[in-house]
Amino acid sequence: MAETALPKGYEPHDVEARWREHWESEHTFTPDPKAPGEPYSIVIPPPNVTGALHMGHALNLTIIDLLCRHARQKGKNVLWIPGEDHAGIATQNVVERQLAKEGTSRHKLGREKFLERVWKWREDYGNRIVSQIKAMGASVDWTRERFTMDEGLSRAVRRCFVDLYRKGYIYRGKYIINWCSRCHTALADDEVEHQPVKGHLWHIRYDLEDGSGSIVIATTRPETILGDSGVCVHPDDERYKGMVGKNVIIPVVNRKAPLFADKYVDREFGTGALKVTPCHDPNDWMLGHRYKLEFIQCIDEDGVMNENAGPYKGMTKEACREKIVADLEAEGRLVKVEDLDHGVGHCYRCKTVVEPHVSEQWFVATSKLAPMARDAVPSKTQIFPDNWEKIYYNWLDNMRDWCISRQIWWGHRIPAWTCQQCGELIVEEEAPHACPKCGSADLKQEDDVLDTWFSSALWPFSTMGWPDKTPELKKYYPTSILVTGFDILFFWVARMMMMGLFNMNQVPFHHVYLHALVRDAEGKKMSKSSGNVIDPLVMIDKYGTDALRFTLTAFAAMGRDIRLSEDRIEGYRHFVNKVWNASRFALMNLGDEAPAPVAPAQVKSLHNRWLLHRLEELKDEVDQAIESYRFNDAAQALYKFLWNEFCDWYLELIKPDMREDADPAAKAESQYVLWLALREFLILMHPIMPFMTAEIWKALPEPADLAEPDLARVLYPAARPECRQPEDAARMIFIQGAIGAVRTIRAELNIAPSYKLTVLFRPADQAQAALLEQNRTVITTLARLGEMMVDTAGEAPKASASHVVEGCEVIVHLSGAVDFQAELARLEKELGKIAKELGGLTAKLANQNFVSRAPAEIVKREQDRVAELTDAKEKLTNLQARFKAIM
RNA sequence: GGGCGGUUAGCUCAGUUGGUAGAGCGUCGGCCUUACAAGCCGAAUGCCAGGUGUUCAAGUCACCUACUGCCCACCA
Repeated sequence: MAETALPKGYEPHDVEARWREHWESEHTFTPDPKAPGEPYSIVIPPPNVTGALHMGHALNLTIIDLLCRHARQKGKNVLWIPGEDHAGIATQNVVERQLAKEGTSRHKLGREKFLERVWKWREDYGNRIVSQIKAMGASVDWTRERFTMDEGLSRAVRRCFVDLYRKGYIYRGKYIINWCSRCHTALADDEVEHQPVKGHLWHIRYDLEDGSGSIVIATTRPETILGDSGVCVHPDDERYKGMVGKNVIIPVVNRKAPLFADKYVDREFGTGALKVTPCHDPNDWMLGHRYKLEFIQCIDEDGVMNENAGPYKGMTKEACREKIVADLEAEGRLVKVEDLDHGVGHCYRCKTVVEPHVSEQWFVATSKLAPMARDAVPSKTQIFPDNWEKIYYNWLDNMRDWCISRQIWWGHRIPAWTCQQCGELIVEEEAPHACPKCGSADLKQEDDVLDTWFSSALWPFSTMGWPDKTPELKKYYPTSILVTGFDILFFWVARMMMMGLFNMNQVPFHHVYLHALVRDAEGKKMSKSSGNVIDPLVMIDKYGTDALRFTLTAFAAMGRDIRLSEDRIEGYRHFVNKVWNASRFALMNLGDEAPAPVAPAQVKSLHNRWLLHRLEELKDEVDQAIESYRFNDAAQALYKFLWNEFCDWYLELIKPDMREDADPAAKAESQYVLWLALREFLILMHPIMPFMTAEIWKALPEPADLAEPDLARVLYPAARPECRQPEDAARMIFIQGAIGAVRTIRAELNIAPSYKLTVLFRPADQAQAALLEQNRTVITTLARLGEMMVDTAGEAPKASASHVVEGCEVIVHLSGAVDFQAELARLEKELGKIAKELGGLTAKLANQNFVSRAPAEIVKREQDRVAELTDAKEKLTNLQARFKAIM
């Protein structure tokens, strides 16, 4: 397979394109539900058709993809369903804007023509998001791609609606809802964003009907006075005790209305007297019903004052406010104007101020569905990180019924018809031909469509073919895990829970992983308006997908927001490059065929035994990190292994073995371990960096019985417990320490790297002596020694620099050219460090409580450390004295 | 008003059962050592926001304070 060596530089674009095409044409990620293997399934959080890929998607796709690829490696039967959301209001708005540019509008086009335009839009732009998902390397099954408005899903929506309706979970009624006068539709409570607005609090005097006085109310919205039908005070408010039960005269309109008392009123706020406008405030709506007040609507659907506004009719609500305040002032009723910062609801799609508005709408009685969704957590569905549980509960416990009708055209039209003859309401999955009550064929379908989240709520099972009984549902439902941003916990996750339980009688997923929001370097939310967006596609273009994916994974610590900046991606691109170059080096030193295996027990050299040991640890570490959703730990473990161990040490350590004149047995052994380590590293790295690892894999020689050219199909490497040799790891640390000691001396005394040093090692014991002898070549090479002596009784020359490593004295011979003062300073510094640590430890061990209460192994460890430090101190002091003698 | 999080090296952040701290970028010194200068070798830098408590031992657990984000909520 290794017919071509890897090119010198990694070219992400070509490599990525090739693998993407390969995986798609080979249907690598299309699973068979009838195949064995424990099911592992995930549905994509469907991006809006109108949208473009942003960093949030990139993070989401990276995490899901790494989970899926990892699950495949563990032999699971993995299904990841892709798709897009029709995003009702958002999409309709975009298309309407386009129409406006063309000088037309949806009303001019009519419903049918308008919908054609939206579908055309979906055709043009739905592909864009799809190609962007592909660019991320997402291992989704494109043969099962779904769209929330496709025929199958529309059928699921109708079925669910009818079921809910027949069981009494859906009702229609006149209620006060949130109304966006720009989008011209109702909004659900959570589609309203509250933003602080600098407003005013107007204090206005209302006269009592009997002429006995007046009461001053405070309001932020004087224009709604026209719809007032009462004034309310707190029952215990002494100021108004005598007035309760009388009538007031509403100014401007001169209407009589009751003054009543209810505990709802906050005595501290304003004047403690509240004007009640049942049609234009949700709380007043509630009071209006409780006290059977008049319901007077004075603002229409466009935000314009209507006939109930008398002289103000035809004004916008803003204009009306100004006029009415002026009029009240002229009448002397305006007592005071205060500045007031308060939260005002805005449409989450177009940012228009949302108006409470009374109209006929459809609702889901979520209050009846919420308890089961609540009870399923955490027993059936577990949320990660679990602090979101509380927030989930809190939301479900306080949820009001869900307004699901929208007065727009793009969406699932509500499957309800009204008989124009007898008024009968018919709710059916398919269009009825005649009224079941009177037989008339004159039926009119509901104009409204359903809230986008209604279809999204069915996504985990509608994508699998529900309401049909499909093999997919049987195998893959409930899904294994839902991965999404916490910002849609309520919008989406909670509703899927309710709908999954209602329709399937089972939770939609076993786990929910809520990942962070990606913010900019300053911690601000990325948005087009702030101009701080880092476009993942631009990053992919500049640094490659693998670099972006690795960066996102490395920053995906649970429960924290990610602050992303470009130089971090650039930084990790260096790592991608490092992997590439290390692989090139390995391939250069491997033949065209896979090296012959060497049994673990037969592996002789320390560096090979050490690396095999570390490889075992790494396999465990990465596996456990991914399974417990600690993605950053997985990335970090791989990073450190590859760079700080494999590259910085191992590749250097085997260089002597790879020389022409090296011992053939040693060379064969190192080639095998090198091959094995790279091979398994690539597998472990693949879920995070799919493209590059696949490319290197293809070039890696494989024995015939293992040959699998596509890394995406390779299983996770099995453990080799016999390779776990902690003693070898300890030995390696000693060798590294010995080499490091020489390097430090060289650097700090400013000795040229090319100068071959003469070094005497005075080992602490026989074992160390043997270890040093066995690794003579390695030490000589890496420390760049001319002569290396190992002698317990060796005589240190006076002109020498020294260091102690685990009791072994490292004595570097110095020639006359070096800076003796520098060595003296170095020794002083070293002894200072030792003294400081020793001081702390001695005090600790002198503490009886510590010695008696701490676990024996901890005490032992500290005692050993003291012994080692004392020894090092003594040796260094002696060497220092010797050294001083020549100065 | 309620809830959740953050405060660790110059900057941005890691740190799962409590045992005196790590990475990336940046800084300083030295290297073109035949995989990689997007690199190599070495170095510096932290009373882990402040306080109290639990403990032999606290960045890690509990409580309090300060600052700082975010979410929810019907104060007009």
